[in-house]
Amino acid sequence: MIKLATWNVNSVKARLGHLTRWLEAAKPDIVCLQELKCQADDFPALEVKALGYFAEVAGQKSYNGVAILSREKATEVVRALPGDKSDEQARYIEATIGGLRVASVYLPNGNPAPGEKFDYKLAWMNRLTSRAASLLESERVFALAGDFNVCPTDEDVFDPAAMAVDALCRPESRARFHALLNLGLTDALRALHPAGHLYTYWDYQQRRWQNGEGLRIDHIMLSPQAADRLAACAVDKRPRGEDKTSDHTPVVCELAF
DNA sequence: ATGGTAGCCTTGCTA
Repeated sequence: MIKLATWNVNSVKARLGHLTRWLEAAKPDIVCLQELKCQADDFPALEVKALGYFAEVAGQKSYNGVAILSREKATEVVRALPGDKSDEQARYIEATIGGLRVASVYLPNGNPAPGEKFDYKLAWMNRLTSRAASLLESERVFALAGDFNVCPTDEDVFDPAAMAVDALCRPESRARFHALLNLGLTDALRALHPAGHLYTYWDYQQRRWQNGEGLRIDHIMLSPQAADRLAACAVDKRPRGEDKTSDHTPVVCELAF
């Protein structure tokens, strides 16, 4: 069984204690991290190595930054999303661990919409869809896991009316998320929990966590052959309840390999 | 009432 997780940690340096505690408790095999907010050289590689994890990092000063932690060493590492060589934001890393191709993705937020940032988000999503299509063509078994900054449906939003014009919920964003589903990818959490509110993010402001007012924006998207192996998937809410924690919490799935 | 929180290491930007 492979335990695969994704977590937007909102600064890996500020959250090193949260991360190491969670790794020790949850014991995942592969972890996709987002919003490291540091350069690759500043990633706490020794600390995660001490817990038995290799780390592959695409870093950036202050903003963005993604990584893949794995018990088995990753190979064939790609540190950028294909399709725009002028894109310097560290939002994508892809690698092979065992027989599984894994990508840690940090999609642009896209607010305010409309505007340049929204245009960048939509273009980035088009590139992600192209990449997923290429991986499918190559018949790779793969997972795209990360902060997609998209609430796929109103069920994934505590206040759909208030969020309707937000870049996370706008129809252009949702259409591109659904394009991934139309390619044949499976939203792992919804595959096993089709109905009901499930959240992975609660804003720091306005007591959203305490009030249970969140969004589901962190997803694990599986290729058909990976989805055939899907045995379990859940949101691990415990880390969100800790002091000085990330505004996101991990999503974890188990694949029967 | 255009706030409120958090992390960056700028004195504002991003989320």
